[in-house]
Amino acid sequence: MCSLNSAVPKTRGPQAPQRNNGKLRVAAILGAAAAVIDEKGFDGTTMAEIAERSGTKIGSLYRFFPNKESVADTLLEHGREYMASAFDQFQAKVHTLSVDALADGLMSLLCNLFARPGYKKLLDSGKEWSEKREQLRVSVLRRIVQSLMTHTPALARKSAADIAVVVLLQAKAVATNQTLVASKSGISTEFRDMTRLYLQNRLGRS
Amino acid sequence: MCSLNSAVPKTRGPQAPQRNNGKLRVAAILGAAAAVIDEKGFDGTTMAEIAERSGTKIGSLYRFFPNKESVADTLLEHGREYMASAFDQFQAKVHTLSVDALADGLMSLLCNLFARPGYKKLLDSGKEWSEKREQLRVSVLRRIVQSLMTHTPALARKSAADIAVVVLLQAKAVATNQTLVASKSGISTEFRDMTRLYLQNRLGRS
Amino acid sequence: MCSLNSAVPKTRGPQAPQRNNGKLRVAAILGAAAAVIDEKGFDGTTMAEIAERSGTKIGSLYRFFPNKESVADTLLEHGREYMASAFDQFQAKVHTLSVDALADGLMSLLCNLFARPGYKKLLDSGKEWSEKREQLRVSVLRRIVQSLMTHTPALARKSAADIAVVVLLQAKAVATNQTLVASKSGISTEFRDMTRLYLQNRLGRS
Amino acid sequence: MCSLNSAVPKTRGPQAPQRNNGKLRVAAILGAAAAVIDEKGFDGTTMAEIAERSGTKIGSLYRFFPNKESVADTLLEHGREYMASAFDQFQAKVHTLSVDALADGLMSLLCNLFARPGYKKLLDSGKEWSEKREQLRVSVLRRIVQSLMTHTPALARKSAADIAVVVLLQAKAVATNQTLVASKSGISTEFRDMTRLYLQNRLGRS
DNA sequence: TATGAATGAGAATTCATTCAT
DNA sequence: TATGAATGAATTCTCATTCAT
Repeated sequence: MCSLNSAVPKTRGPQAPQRNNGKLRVAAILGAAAAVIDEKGFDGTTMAEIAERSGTKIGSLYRFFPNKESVADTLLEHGREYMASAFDQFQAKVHTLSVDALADGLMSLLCNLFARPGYKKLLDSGKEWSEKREQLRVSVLRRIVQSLMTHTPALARKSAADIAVVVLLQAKAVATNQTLVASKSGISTEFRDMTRLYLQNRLGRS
Repeated sequence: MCSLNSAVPKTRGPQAPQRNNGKLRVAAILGAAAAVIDEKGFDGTTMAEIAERSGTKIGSLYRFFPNKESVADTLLEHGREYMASAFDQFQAKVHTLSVDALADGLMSLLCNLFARPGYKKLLDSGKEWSEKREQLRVSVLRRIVQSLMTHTPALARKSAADIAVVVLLQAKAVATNQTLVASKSGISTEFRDMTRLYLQNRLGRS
Repeated sequence: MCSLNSAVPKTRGPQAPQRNNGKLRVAAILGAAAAVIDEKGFDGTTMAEIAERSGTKIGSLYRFFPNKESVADTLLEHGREYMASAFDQFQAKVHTLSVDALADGLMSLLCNLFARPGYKKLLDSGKEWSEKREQLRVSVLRRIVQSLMTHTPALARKSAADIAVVVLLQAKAVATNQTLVASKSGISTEFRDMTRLYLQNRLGRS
Repeated sequence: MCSLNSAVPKTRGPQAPQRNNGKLRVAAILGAAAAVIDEKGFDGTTMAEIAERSGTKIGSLYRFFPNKESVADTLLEHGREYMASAFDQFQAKVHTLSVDALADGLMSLLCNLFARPGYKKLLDSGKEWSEKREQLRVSVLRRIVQSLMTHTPALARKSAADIAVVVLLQAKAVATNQTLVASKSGISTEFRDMTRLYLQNRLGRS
């Protein structure tokens, strides 16, 4: 999903003097961090492992990220940017969609966020310290509300807010299920259908 | 699961605190552990804090639980027992329930599990090592399937399995929301309604 | 001066299971810490070296002292207690002393403080964070003032305060000289005489 | 002492900042270093902060000073040069001075040294490695002796040496006090008077 | 049996110094 | 020549677990 295992050949040595571009290095680090967090959770992730997996030395890692938390923060920030642009695109066509398509669209949008390595772990209950997490949450909810009200202008803002929370958690449930069983079995379909039923009921069959 | 010595020596030893028989002590430990895990997550929980909060000495704690993992395992095991007995009761009246009541009943049953201190953290914690967690999951799913099929015998087992997963994750979403926003707003109602719509559609209006 | 190199035989091994008495261990640690600080200053002192020199393992060191600063604080606190009792004794006979004897007595009292390993380094300009250092300073100054006014009741309090600062810094100068040249040469005598001249002039020849 | 390339290329290079000839750059670095050392002590000072505060890039800093120690050494060396020239001036008029004026003059001379940013920290820093520090000390003592003997030729060389040490430490005490209490109160006066009393006694009232 | 001191393998983070560009 | 990214050893501090008393 994100640019992990991009550059940084495993074979150590003087070969390929790393392109000075810090961007690449940072991307590699974030990719590695996301992967490790995905596997072991934030607490279970060590800076040393992030460094190793990204082919970075620990000292260099700290040149880019002043501490462990900042790695998570950056990941979250990127997630927010990702969602912002995804929603921008979605927003453009929302008014053309049926309720079902709206439901599917929102779910797929949100699932993409949770599908990014590490995000589920990061967004899950842990660590109350991160304001970035809350920022992401709020920003996403706002965008869902926007989409809902664009689609069904008659909707009360309060209702839209409630529905947004429900849809967001619903998406997390889907994403959880996806990693959990890796079985795209019928369950994703079930969730999709449930969300459809719910939105049809709440928005009316437009 | 844990090596609690149920054999309490008749001869009252000189130590006062030794008095409480193992069960009480274990209960205190588990309660403290659940509370700490709830606050800080499993990784953020230290054996020392569990000991302190439960009024146990660290040495004693290790006589009841051989290691940190076993505390979580026992907690999970207790959750399983709790759910088993809760489902036993529920099962007895399932066939008398409307679809709506079935939906509400299942949700409330499952939410009670996630509402137990520490369980949410424990259940989506990174730790893949815990087979107890999987056991709990499987056992709960089985019970949901059982309830569904008791209620609607015509339901295909495969469908029931899918629905069970959906309901379980749905309950987790509700529980997440409850801690998140302190269950204010009508969001719990939204979830309840969504689950009702879903089960009505899947089970038919019985 | 302080209880360093007390117990803790250098020869490692299972011999002599350390007397459970934490006091001994703490004393060994503080002694080692004082010695290292004396040699390398507070910043140059590592917890690892304190541990090693005191025959303590790093983990144990942190059981007694939660962080590096607390080692210094404890040292300073001990210094304060030491000075308090030394001044108590001195105070009892102050009124019987000639000005010269008062001067000599104060200098010797204060030099004993600075002569304690590590204290000069600790009290020198470094680290503004330590309130303990200020406490020690203030408490010593108060005691000097007390002695001066007991000896010469006519002395204005303001003058006494000024003199106290001078005497304290004077003592530090003597102590600095002592470590500096290890030559008890005539210099200590010079300082003693200078302090005598000064007090004679300020207190009058009593 | 430091490898400042006094040979500035005539050809103006493309880089703008390269412009300032080595001397200016070195002065900026030393000024920044002195300031940081004054605040945080030598150990607490980082090369990075020196570079930043002096507007130098870390790489350049290392072209002027091969290592951190050399920065301190150069500072000390400059202090020595400063004292040398100050004493040259003083020496010219020593024979015209009263004892009191001699005392005041020496104290003010020496206090100026300790008043230079960073010098107090540098001079009582733990670091035994610095021969420069000892050189400065010895050179200053020699100059004090010279002044004393010029003023009072009858003085025994041995006595002069002792007195010099005393005067030097005395000056440090004054300087310490100045930073300590911002030179409020009459303490500086007390010190001045004490030094006068001392020299009057030792040199005789000339 | 109960206790809490002892242990030591890490984990996060820093910084002097080097060197390729 | 100037730059700043890269390095990695060193440092502070933590905590699960053991074991002597």
